[in-house]
This record gives sequence, structure tokens and C-alpha cells, in this order.
Amino acid sequence: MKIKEGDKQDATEDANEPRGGAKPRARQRSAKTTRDNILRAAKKIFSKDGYEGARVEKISKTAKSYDSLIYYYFGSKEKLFVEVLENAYKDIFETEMALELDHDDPVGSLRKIIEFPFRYYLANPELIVLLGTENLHKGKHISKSKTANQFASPAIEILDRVLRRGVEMGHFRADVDTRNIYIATVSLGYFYVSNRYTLSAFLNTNLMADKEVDNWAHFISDLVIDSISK
Amino acid sequence: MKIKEGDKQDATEDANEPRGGAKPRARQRSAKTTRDNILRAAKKIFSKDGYEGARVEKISKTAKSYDSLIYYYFGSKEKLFVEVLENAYKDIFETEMALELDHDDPVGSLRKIIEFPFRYYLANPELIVLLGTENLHKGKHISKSKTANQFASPAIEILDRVLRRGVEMGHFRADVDTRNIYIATVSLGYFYVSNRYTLSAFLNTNLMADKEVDNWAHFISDLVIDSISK
Amino acid sequence: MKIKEGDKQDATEDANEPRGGAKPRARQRSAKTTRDNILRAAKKIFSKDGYEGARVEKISKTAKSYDSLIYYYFGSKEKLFVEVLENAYKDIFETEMALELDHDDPVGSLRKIIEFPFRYYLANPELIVLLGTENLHKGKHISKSKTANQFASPAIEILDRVLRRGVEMGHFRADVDTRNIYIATVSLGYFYVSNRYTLSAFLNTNLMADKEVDNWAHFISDLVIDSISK
Amino acid sequence: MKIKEGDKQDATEDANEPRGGAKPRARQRSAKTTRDNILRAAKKIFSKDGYEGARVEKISKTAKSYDSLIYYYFGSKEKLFVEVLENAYKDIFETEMALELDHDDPVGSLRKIIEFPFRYYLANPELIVLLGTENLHKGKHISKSKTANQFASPAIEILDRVLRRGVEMGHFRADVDTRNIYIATVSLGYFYVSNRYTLSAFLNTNLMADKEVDNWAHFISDLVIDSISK
DNA sequence: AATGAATGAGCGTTCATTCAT
DNA sequence: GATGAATGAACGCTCATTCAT
Repeated sequence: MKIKEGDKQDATEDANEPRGGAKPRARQRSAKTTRDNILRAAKKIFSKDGYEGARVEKISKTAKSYDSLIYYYFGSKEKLFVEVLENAYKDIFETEMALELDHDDPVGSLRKIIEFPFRYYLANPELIVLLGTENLHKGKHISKSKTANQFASPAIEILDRVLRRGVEMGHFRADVDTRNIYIATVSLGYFYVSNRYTLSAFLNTNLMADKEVDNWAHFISDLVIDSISK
Repeated sequence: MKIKEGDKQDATEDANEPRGGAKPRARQRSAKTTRDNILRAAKKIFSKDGYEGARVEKISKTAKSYDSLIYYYFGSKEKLFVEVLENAYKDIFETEMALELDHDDPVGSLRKIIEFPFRYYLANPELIVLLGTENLHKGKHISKSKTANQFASPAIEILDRVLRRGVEMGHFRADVDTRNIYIATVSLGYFYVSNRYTLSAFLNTNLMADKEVDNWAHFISDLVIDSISK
Repeated sequence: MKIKEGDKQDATEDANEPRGGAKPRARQRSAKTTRDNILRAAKKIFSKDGYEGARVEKISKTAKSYDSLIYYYFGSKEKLFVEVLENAYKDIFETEMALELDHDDPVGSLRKIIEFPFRYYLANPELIVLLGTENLHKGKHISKSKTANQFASPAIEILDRVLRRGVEMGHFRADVDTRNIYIATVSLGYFYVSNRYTLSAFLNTNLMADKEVDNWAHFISDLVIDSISK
Repeated sequence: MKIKEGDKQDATEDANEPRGGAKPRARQRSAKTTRDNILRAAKKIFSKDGYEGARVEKISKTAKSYDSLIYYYFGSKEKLFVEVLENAYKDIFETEMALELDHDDPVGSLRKIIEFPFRYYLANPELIVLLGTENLHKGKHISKSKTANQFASPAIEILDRVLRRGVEMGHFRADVDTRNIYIATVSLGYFYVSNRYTLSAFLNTNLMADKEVDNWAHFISDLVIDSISK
């Protein structure tokens, strides 16, 4: 499974920068570009340092911009954070929507769905910091967000369709509970990544080693599938 | 299952305050008590506000003490945090060790073991903030800690004993992987609590309602046990 | 006595907006209008918030214009302030010049002259903030201003003419000192308005009530006239 | 008349600094001293630059202290300002209370009372800036202040006593209005000082020259006394 | 050991001003 | 001339930490 990794590109690359111009040093005066640079830098810094640890100055410097432009475009550090958060929600759900699932192979499809969160968090661990911050603050942003809470149901619906097809085809037990399976699936992927440092220390293993990662991916698939198979 | 809840007592209660002393005006507080008050206050504040969000002054005021005493007793905010963290590790592992398991009922024992982390996190959600902080900082404290990393193996051993007994008695499949089951168990308990706010928002439910909590406890037990049962 | 009140009209009214033009969408605002809008907005904001408290952005927004146009038209916040100040000087002196005084009724004329500053400040309290700012800055603008310091003498001359006519007609003492009377007259009107808040608090009265205002107007007239009457 | 001038001493002189000690450079750790230094510096800076223009850093540097100590002792810039303001009120009223008035010389006494505000503002022009700020902000501090609004009445009572004695002795008209005389008195002293810069510019004179000052002091005494004399 | 004052770096934010289109 | 993005200094305030008594 290939998961699109998060933005790793340098925040300053300006694709639409005029090439070979006479003033190669001139600052791009494009709101779009600046705003995007800040957003990208913010995602990076918030993910690395958490909300409180992230310094506005660090974000603006990373974006090769100015503190004041953060306020010009976003109004406050908190609003910037919310926008970063919403983008992250959007990304993960859109990626999940794009999973190619074979309607006639519910077991294989389920395997893909189960592994998806794990692989996604692995590739985009910044989401974990963002979600952690959000939960530390008792979800006060997500509850206000207009774009965020419309994402969960499609993801569950996809899972539901696969599960029902599996039941229909006689693979799964008739009493499967989609929502519980959904939460379990995310739990098993999230925790392994979110607590990778403490867990690695306790278990005296490097859980991020490829072998370990693959082992876990298979294990959680088997775990869930075994439990609902007839 | 009954889980000992975290310290909820007032940080200022001085059970061992000497009575009838000659200096009724003097605070006359033993070092032990002051240190403990600070530690208790720190746990409370770090859990509520996170490491960065926790203010030294807030901790000292909560402990009815002084900023400078924090430095006197603990050296720095960070060292205080580490001590809080170690205490929290110690508490959860000691509580787990104290689980009363019936050697001749591996399935029931396993059920207890599976539900334990979930119930514990539910009763002590501050642990989640502490662990989250620690993982945000890439586990830099736990790796230095002398007391922390000696706890995991006993917990795994207990699980291992139960699983092997279950295999022996013909309940579980012979190929059960203790470590994976252990991680799965903690994942399923941790995530539900750690992400209770965002998850509740996405699912448009209050996952902390008693009914939902019980549902989840049963579900994760069933999930794991079903998957390893013959 | 009727005193022309300061500009209360909406800064955005565009009386000279061309009608039925071919480009209905274009702002099509003459430079004159924009400049005037800014000037009017500046007077309002400087008067309300003082020089330091007045934000360039607030002025430009009030004028439905842009910060940069303030710099385009006026060069700096300070120069804008100076222009506001000069306009205010001009207004008060022009208004005073326009007082209709009966050459053969020096006492009645003097009464009008004495009450004038009081009534004017009452109707245009923004002048007080402007003058206060100017004095806080040790009059550094007025000393540079070309238009401002040419106004005082005509005002004094008018007073002087009235006083001399009063002496001539045997109403006033021969040794009246025009300049002192002038300053006293302004003092008595200015202070009552400039310190209306602290004074009202100290005296536990609302000095802006109509009754109190009229009382003061009569009192200061009587005070000055009594003192110079034979 | 001798008016106590405002604090002109260096904010850092520490009268109680141990002399000839071994550690002459050691920082005084006396809350009283530090607080006073800040208060004195604040009075100076607020008076010079106005409330908005006064920078917290400038105040703390002037007091040879730290920004943070301002917050430690006063809570905010605004609260510091209020304390400066209250001290200023207290000073002027206490000084006025201390005027030595001869009960049997109401005219002489009245002369002293009339000249007092003028001389006081002259010696303590910072009061004018403080009052100006306060009036710019519509008296929002004075209305909250517990100590401020208890001062005016004693000052008026003193004036009242003198005026009544003058009436009794046949010097003044029976219908004198104490409150109006009081306001007039303050007006005539205040305005001359508060608007000394703009007024000097308009009149093309240096109104602060000794001769001019004395002229004004006499003039306003005469003005008021003439107007109420029989 | 307790109490509280001192220290100084740094934080989120705002502001006047300039520049590019 | 209008529009709005960029620039960079500075501001009020907070914080972890240390020092003196």
C-alpha cells in the first residue's frame, strides 16, 4: 500500500516564480504563495513542537515570511492552527476515500481499510500531534469547525459497505458492528505510532524498524478479520 | 472491575501536621509534605495543561507553596515533570500487578487484562497527557529514567502466563503472539480515551456515556478473545 | 448663540460621484474626495483616540480608503495630524470672525465673545484633544505651521475693538488688558469642557447637563464683565 | 507663595542603601524601594509622554528595574497609571489643605487660594498630562478610584469658608457662588499652563517667562476678586 | 526550609510605513 | 490613483529561574 506522504517540500519553493528574470531576488507579492508558505510551515512546526511549543516567530521564519503576515492572513496563532488542523483532517479523509477497493473481495478490501490508518499515521505522524493538541484542549476547535465533522461518516460508510458485502458473501459474521470495528481499526493504527517512543522504550525494541512495522500491519489485519470471520 | 482512581485529594491537606505545637502560627510543614504537595499539584497541572501549558507558578500555588521550592526540591520544571511521569508509570504498573487473576480461568483472566488499560486510562486520563508529552518529545525522559523501563516486562509476563495457560487448556490458538496482543490491548484502551473529544465529534456521540464505555469494554475483550480462540 | 458643529457627516458620502457613467463598477473617486475623506476620518479618530491612540488603519478604514493612500496624500501620520490641526484652528478662528457684533453694544458684544470659546469647545470637543496632543508635544507642529499662527491676532483685535468701544462709552475701566481678558475668556471656556469628566467626578455633578452649561456660560460672562466694569 | 515641586530626585537614589558596605553593588531587595522607584519613574514618563506614549520598558529602565516587576507590583500598565494618578490627586489636595490662611483677611486668603492652582500646575505640569489622559479616556479611572473623589469637597469647603467670611466682613457680595468661583479659579490656572505651548505660539510670547507668569497670577486674582467685590 | 523579590529572555501581537501591481 | 501585500521594529506582558533574607 502506498500512502501519500505529507508535504516535505521546502516552504519557499515558488513554482510560479518568474524564471530567468532580471530581478531574481525580488520577493513574490502573491497572497496565495505567502499564505501557503505559512500554512506549510505552520503544519511543520505545530507537528514538531505542539501548539504551545510552536513559536510564531519560528513559523514565520520557516516560511521565510514575517510574524505580522501570520496575523494578516490568519488573525491569530490559534486560527492558524485550526486551519492546519482542518487541512490535515481533509487530507486523511480524502486519501481514505481514494482507496481502491474491490467490491467482490471484501476480505482484501477490509485488510486495506484496516491497514490504512496505520500506514497513514506512519507516513504523516504530524497528524498525531495535531490530534493530541486538539484532545488536550477538549476538542474545542473541531466542534467549531465547519469542514471537519463532515468527514467521518463517509469513511464509516465505506467500511460499512465492505463489511455488509462480506456478510452477504458469507465471510463475516452477521452481527458485525461497523462503528466498533472502525474505532478499533483506527486505535490499532494510531497508538502504535503515537506512542512509538515510550512503547519502544518499554519493549526495548525499535518499533519503527520495517520488520516490526510490517509485522504490526499484518497482525492488526488478522486480529480484526479473525474476530469477525465465521 | 474496580480501578483505583488517581489522586483527587486536596493538595493541601496536611494529615501529618503536628498538633498542639508551641508555634501555632508557623507553617511547620515537613519537607516531605511540601515535596509531596508539589508533586501532587504538578501531576494535576501537567495533566490538565500539558507540559508547556503548565505554569510553574500555577503548580506552586496549587500546592500552596512557592516557585522557588520547586527548584529547591526538583531542580527544574522538567525534572519535576519526569518525577511525575515516573510516578504515573509506577502507579499503572503496580495496579496491573495487583490484578487478581484466576490461574484456572484464562479466558476470564484475559478479559480482565484486556479491559484493564481501558478502565485505567478512563479513571486516570492524566496519564494520557503525560504520555503524549513524552512522545512529543521523542521519549527523551523515559530513556534516561532508571525506574520507568523496568515495568513493562512484568506486565507482559503476566499476560504471557495467562495466554500460555489458555493455550494449554485448549482455549487459545498455539500461535498467539504475546507482545502483539499486549500492544493491541493497550491500543484499544488508550485511543478511545485519548481521542475521546475528536472521536466524539466525528461520530456525533458522547463516547464517555456509561453505555458507550461498557459497550467498548465488552467489544475489545470480544475482539481480542475471538481472534485468538480456536 | 448658535455654534456650527463639527463635521458629523458620513465620511463616505460621495456627493460628487459621477452619475450614469459608463463604468458603474469603478470607484471613480476623485483625488480630492479621497483626500477629504481621509482628512475627515482623521479628525474624527484623532479626536476620539488622541494622536498615539489613533491607528492609521482605523483612519483609512473609516475613510473607506487604504493606509497607503494616507502616505500617498499626506506623507506620514504626523503630517496628517498637522493638517487636521490646522483645519481645526482655521475653523474656530473663522467661526469667531463671523460673530455678528453690534458696535454700539459693547457689553452685549463682549458677552458674545466671552461665551464663544465655551460654546465652541462644547460643540467641538475634538479640538481639545487636538490641542492637548499638541501641547503634550510642546507645540512642535504649530511652531512649524505656516497657516496656524496667523489666526490669533485677528481674534484679539476683535476683542480689543469691543473693549475699547466699551471704554469709550464709559462701560469699562480704562485699564483693561485685552490680552489677559482674551486668555481668561478662553481659559474659562476650555477648562470646563476639557476637564468635564474629572471635574464632574470631583463635584459629583454632571456638568454637561443643559442647566449646568447655561449656568456656566452666564457665570463666566458676568465674571469677566463685572471685573472690568466701572 | 512657595509651592512644593514634584519629585525631581533620581529614581535610583536609595536613602536606606547601606553605606560603606562590602557589597556596594548588591541590589536592594526591598519591595518598598523598588515599588517606589517604579512609581516615581512612572510619574515622570507618563507626564512626559502621556499614557499611550509611555513605554513600559522606558519606565522600568528609568526606575533601574525590570518590566516584569511592574507587573509584579502593579499588575498592568493601566493600574500603574491609576496609582500615579491617585498620588497626584492626593498631592495637590494635600498641598492645598496646607495653605496657611488668615481667617481675618479673607481678601488675602482668597488671593492665595486663587493663585494656588496656577502656581501648583506651574510647578507640577505633569498633573496636566495625567488629567488630560484621564479626560481623554472619559474619566474611567477616577470613577473607579476609591481615594480620588473624596478630595474635592474639602478644597471647596476651604474656599467657601473664606468667601463667607469675606461676605460677613462686608468685602464680597452676598450672592457669591462658591462652586463657580472654584471652577473659575482652577480654569484660570490650568489653561495657562496646559496650553502654554500653543498659546505662546499664537500670542508670539513666551508665557513662561517670570514676568508673564507674575502678570497672570496678579491678573487672575484681580479678575476674580474684582468681580465679587462690592 | 520558607518567603518573596529580582532577573532577563522571549512570547503573541500590533503598528507605522513601504513596495509592487 | 487604487489595492493590498510586505517589512521590520516595538509593544505590553509572561515565564522559568535565581537570589537574598
